[in-house]
Amino acid sequence: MDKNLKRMATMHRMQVAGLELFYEQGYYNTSIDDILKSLELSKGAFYYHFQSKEDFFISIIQNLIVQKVYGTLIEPIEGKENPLVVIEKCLDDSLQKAEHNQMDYGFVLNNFLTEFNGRNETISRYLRDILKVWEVNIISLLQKGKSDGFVARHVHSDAVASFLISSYMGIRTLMVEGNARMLRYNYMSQLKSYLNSLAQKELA
Amino acid sequence: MDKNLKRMATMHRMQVAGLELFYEQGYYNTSIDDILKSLELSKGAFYYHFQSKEDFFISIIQNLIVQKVYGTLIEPIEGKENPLVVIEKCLDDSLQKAEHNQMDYGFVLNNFLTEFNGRNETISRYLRDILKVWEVNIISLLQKGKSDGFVARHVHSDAVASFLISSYMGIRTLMVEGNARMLRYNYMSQLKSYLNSLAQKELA
DNA sequence: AAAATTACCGACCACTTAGTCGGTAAAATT
DNA sequence: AATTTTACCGACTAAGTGGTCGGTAATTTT
Repeated sequence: MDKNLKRMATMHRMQVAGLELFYEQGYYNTSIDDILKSLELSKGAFYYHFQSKEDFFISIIQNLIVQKVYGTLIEPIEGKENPLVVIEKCLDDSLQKAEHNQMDYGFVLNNFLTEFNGRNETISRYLRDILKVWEVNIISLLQKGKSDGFVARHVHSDAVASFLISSYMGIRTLMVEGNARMLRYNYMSQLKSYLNSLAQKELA
Repeated sequence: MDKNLKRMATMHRMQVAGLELFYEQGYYNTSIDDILKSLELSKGAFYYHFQSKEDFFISIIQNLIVQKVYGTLIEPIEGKENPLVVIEKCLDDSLQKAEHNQMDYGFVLNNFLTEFNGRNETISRYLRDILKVWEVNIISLLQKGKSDGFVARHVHSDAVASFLISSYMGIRTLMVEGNARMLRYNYMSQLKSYLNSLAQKELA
């Protein structure tokens, strides 16, 4: 436990620097030397802690990306409140964070999913699994929303989840090419009206 | 004109093979030698026709990608009919084509936009321009749809266009990871209900 | 027929890549 | 104090990478 502290610290430093550069420049376009240079560490240190570049990236997924997605998109929507309201707020918060982040290269998961698709099945699977957890979470939230009288009974939760995830991934891609503020505003206006159409209408 | 025929033919062969490999493996992950190998041509031939790898890719954008996007997403929605109906059919057709294409690596424009974002501003600009044309086209179509009584007056065309493009790019990314049929079905069901909410309701 | 141009070949160059490996100083264990 | 383990160094390798360049056969132009 204790003796692993230095090991863990160094590995973590590498992972953080690695994610930053991979996110910024892409995985295939970033060399291990690039990462090492930014840390003033050597090849030896890298291959002492990780078996390969792929192994390294997988550890980044498991240690950093999973947490990031959980913290931003999954945990914030858990709860007993009106799922439509909670989802709307969660997505808006996330877009707002992206908007004010000058180093925004898009939705991490979306970027890597695109980069590895058809090129590295192992990594793709890890990424897809995270997306799947998000999806399942939204679906069960919507289902509970029906029981609680927030969501209309006729709503097809699976389809709504796919639609929400799609639109979010897409708008995050669009936002990186400037005009993020306007895009977020526009997106949220449409999302709001879409979500509203899913609501259980109160009987007068 | 005539003497350029062979030149044009060879260049076109290279561009077609290049797009296929770049689309499949990514730009940075595909070497010029990869492309040449598949054509049984040499380095000499390549650099006789193109100045650099970047110049080559730009020519691919201008000669192939532009046409592809135009043919699939822009031309099919031009006309005088109900824009909401036309857009729905166009996107469905496009998804259907993707669904039945076993070599589908996602929406070309989206993939390259993601790959080049923050890494090559020149190429990014070319890609963004194509997206912009698509967007402008949707917007003007919706505006005309208002005059023609198909689209409700209160609809914010800009926002709708962004929302449509976002959701389409997103669903295309999701579709490459299997289950394309179900995803298309789900997506279209939600898109339909969203588009329906934009329609000018007939007065009874 | 001679000269020039076109379209291509492939060896070569400087550089980068992921990954290997023998070494080593410091710390932990015995 | 002796031994072993930990965490790291950095030179090295083999396989690419984008790009250059001298050459050449076939075609066109003169």
